[in-house]
Amino acid sequence: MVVYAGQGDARRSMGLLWRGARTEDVRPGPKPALTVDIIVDAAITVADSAGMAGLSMRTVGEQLGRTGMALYTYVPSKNELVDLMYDKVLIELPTDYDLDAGWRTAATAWAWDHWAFYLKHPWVLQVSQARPVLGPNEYVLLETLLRILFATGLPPKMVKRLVGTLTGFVRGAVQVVAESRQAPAATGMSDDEWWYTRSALLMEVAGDFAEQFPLVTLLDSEQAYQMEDETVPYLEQEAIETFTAGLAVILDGIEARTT
Amino acid sequence: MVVYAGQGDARRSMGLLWRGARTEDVRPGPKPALTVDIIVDAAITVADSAGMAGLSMRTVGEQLGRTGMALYTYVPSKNELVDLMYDKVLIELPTDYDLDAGWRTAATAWAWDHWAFYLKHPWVLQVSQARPVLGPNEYVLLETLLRILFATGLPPKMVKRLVGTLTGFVRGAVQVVAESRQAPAATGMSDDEWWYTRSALLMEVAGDFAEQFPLVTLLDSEQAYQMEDETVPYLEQEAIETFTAGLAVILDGIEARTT
DNA sequence: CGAAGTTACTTTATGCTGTAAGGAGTTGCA
DNA sequence: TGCAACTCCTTACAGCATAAAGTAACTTCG
Repeated sequence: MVVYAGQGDARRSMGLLWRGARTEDVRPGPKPALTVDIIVDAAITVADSAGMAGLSMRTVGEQLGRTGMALYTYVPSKNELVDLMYDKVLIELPTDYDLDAGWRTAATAWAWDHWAFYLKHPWVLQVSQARPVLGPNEYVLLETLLRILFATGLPPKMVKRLVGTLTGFVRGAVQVVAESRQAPAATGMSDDEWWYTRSALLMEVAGDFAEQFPLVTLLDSEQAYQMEDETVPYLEQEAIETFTAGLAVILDGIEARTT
Repeated sequence: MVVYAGQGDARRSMGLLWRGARTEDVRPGPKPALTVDIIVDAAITVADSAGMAGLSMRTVGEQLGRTGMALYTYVPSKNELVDLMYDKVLIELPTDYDLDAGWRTAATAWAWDHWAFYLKHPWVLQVSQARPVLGPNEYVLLETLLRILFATGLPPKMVKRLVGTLTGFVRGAVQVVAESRQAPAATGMSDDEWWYTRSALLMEVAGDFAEQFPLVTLLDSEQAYQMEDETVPYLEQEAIETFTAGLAVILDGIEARTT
């Protein structure tokens, strides 16, 4: 299920995202042993290892030796927590791309950095993009990409559209790999194993496959399961090639507009 | 949460997907009042109106005047049901693209048909793409796109990679709109309203926004909330423009490789 | 015809989920 | 010394997928 940005009190939610120096005013009651940051870090740890499916208020609480309910003292809901996780984890992405070698080199590096980032934190792909969290780091990221794209010399309107195209492309491409890595844990079967089993069954169940789908058959016979690097699953090799080629095609398209 | 392909008995699952003529052998016990097809149709109806979040065994069962458990007589698990829904709904996509006007015209039509399809059935975007369902209609779809792309004259290897690029791009681009349409129902606030509220809060909370993010500010001031068509939300207008421009860029990139 | 076996569907139960409600214990200030 | 505010806990509820067992309908076998 897709997680939406918090609908609670917008002011509180924005305050949490852009929270500055800790308000150190003395207050009654026991000293809080946790902080929002500690909770967000714990939640990211949980999501990194157990995926979005394994992220629950209880699991995060237990990670910190608390109950799930304890978190509600610091964070209004799970949605807000996810927003905070999302914005916080974005810090890991680089922001200083050298434009001396040209915008294309920078854009390529940018794309691969995002690829690696999403594979490290696959759950990020499941945070809704429709309603940007509007956190500080998301804007840092956007500013970074804009700097690269403005270097093309294209008009702002075009740049704006390319932002969506590029981020959408990267997310779409990496999603295939991210999900294929999460899936085995859920099914107890490696991705390649799964493919092999299903393919065999397919031929058994759909007898006239080759006649019904000649082009698919042609493509499969072209390079059927030639493992170039046995340490990387076949599906991932393909995804990497698709990503590389797709990126080149898009950048070619952009380049054609700059001249 | 992303829904994975069923891990249960692979043979049964493939049998369901490629199920041919009904096995009309007489069997003991009460006559089944439902069929797999009826259940899948009901599930699609539920998902179309209530989204993937509203799709539960109970809701589908109730749609048919049964309990949720009744479905388990026909379908081994919810995962398998989703697989069946996915493959069945794909029938709606066109398959006969005229190539007389060139592959580019066909590819553009293909992309927009997919755009419309995903907006009609947004839940499809939440079915995992890592492990193709391997149902018959998915192959019909693939064959259709291959027919268009082979018309470019590019080598099979390249065609294979473009498939991923194009489908990934369409999914990524439409996802923004799909989620923005689902979200208001969840938050009781229109998307544009939401944006307006958050933007105002942003300026309040991050005082030096303009200095910190000059390029973002430049882009926003360029065409800030000029509603060209008031019936279509601003975010969607932008998404459509992004989709159009991105598609053109990709097709340009492909075209450059054909000459 | 009656018993046995098979099947459709229901009810009940288990262990998850987010989070509302209320209570216990701690602390600062009047 | 009270009181209010605060953290954190326990309990509770509705909803989720689905396992297990029960009921009723139907076919087949003796």
